[in-house]
Amino acid sequence: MAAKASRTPLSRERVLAAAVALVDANGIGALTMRRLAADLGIEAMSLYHHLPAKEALLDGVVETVLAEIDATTAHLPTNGDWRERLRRQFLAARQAMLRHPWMPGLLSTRRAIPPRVFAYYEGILGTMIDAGFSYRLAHRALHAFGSMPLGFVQEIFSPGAADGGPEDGVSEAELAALAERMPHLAAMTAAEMHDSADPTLGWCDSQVEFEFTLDLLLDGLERLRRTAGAQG
Amino acid sequence: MAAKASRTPLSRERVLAAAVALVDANGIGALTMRRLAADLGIEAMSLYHHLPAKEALLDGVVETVLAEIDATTAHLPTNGDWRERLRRQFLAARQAMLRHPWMPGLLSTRRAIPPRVFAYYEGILGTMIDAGFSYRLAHRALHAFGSMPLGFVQEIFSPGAADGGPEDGVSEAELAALAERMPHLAAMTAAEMHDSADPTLGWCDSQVEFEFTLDLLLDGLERLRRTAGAQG
DNA sequence: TAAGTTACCTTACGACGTAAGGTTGGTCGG
DNA sequence: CCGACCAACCTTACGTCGTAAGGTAACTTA
Repeated sequence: MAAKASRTPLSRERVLAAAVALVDANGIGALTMRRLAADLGIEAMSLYHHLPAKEALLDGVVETVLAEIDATTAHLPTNGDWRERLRRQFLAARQAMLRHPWMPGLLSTRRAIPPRVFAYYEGILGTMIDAGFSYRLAHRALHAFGSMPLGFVQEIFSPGAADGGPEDGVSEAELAALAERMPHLAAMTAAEMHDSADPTLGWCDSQVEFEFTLDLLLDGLERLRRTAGAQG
Repeated sequence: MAAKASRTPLSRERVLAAAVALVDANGIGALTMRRLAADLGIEAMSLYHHLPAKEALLDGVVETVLAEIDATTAHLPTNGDWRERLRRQFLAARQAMLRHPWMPGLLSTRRAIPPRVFAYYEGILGTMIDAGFSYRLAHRALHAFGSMPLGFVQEIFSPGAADGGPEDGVSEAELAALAERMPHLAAMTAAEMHDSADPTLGWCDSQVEFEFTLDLLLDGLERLRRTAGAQG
């Protein structure tokens, strides 16, 4: 955005912070070495004194956002049973993740699991083990949570993760034709749309859906935990 | 791969099939206009007589794989309650998706929902409505399923979706050091690794995890369906 | 047979990541 | 004080990408 006139040299951290800001403002497609360098008031090749390659830049961006999530979730209250604790943690992570909607897509392009993720999941696992989970059930639970611990879900029906935001939808006429061949979808949209005047498919309240799915998983796991504990 | 000596002109379908084959064989990063053209025995610019742009090519690749899933799930038996039916369908979709592990990542870069996805979800929605779901609960269920109807889950801990496959992991020494700071993860891996001699993090049986998560969701939704039906 | 259309090709442009090597200005041992 | 060193930044250039512009050759049709 704005060239810096600073005299103190850059650092890896300053570069990564600028990269996050750039992606937040203009999407992941805008993160090029030249553009990032321009934002920092230097030339593209100078970035290579702070980072070995673009892949390392992307790794660093992921790491930066993960640190933000860590900071958000590290100091939450610890009262309540395991469900309340994890629920609080996942919802807090979601608040951080909402500031960086491009993060899920970027994370899924990383070829190695960022070390910080291990530490993060260690904490979640500890919460479940302390609550009496077997390692097996806790393992299954981690898979079932998917990416929810980091605050997002794979959403087929709201591709905000794609660069540049969603395309302008189909026309009114096409939509009517579609609805005719898909009566259930049409009826569902009609029934659920009442609290939003927006006729596009942006009518879903992601927060409500996220919490519903999370509770569905937590309650199901709690049931399994109890039955396993009773018979084991 | 092999240049064609065919005399009949290409078609959009042949181009898309070649693109899918190319990505299956060499990863999404290998799908460039020049490379695809070479595989087809033509020049890059000639592709533009069949497709308007690379984005359209990617859309077409997604559409092709979705059609494959449709074909796989269209003729399944329809006996059983809604849970058995959806379970059968999602697992069949998964079999198709396993042949194209790059598909989730590609799908998440599409800016518009492919029309075929609407039709696919119409069928799932119909199954639930016929089983007595309210539109509201069915709507929540669709969100809870996430991408499971298409046969995949967002897996933080197995980034096979990234191009080029997973990186060679940390060293033995680093892993030991990590384990010391993460006793629960270490214990879980030790407890769960017994049925696989592979000491890397590839020890999770994705099929088992997928089915576990799916049943967790289906059973939870069935309970909600019943209580809603009883009180409503 | 002439005109048009279809399917393919050639050339070229600007953006990308980055290899190779140059230019500063400050630090520090002698 | 000075010359070696080095960190931080710059210049130039290469190969690859998607694709705009326009050419050519073969087949179709009036």
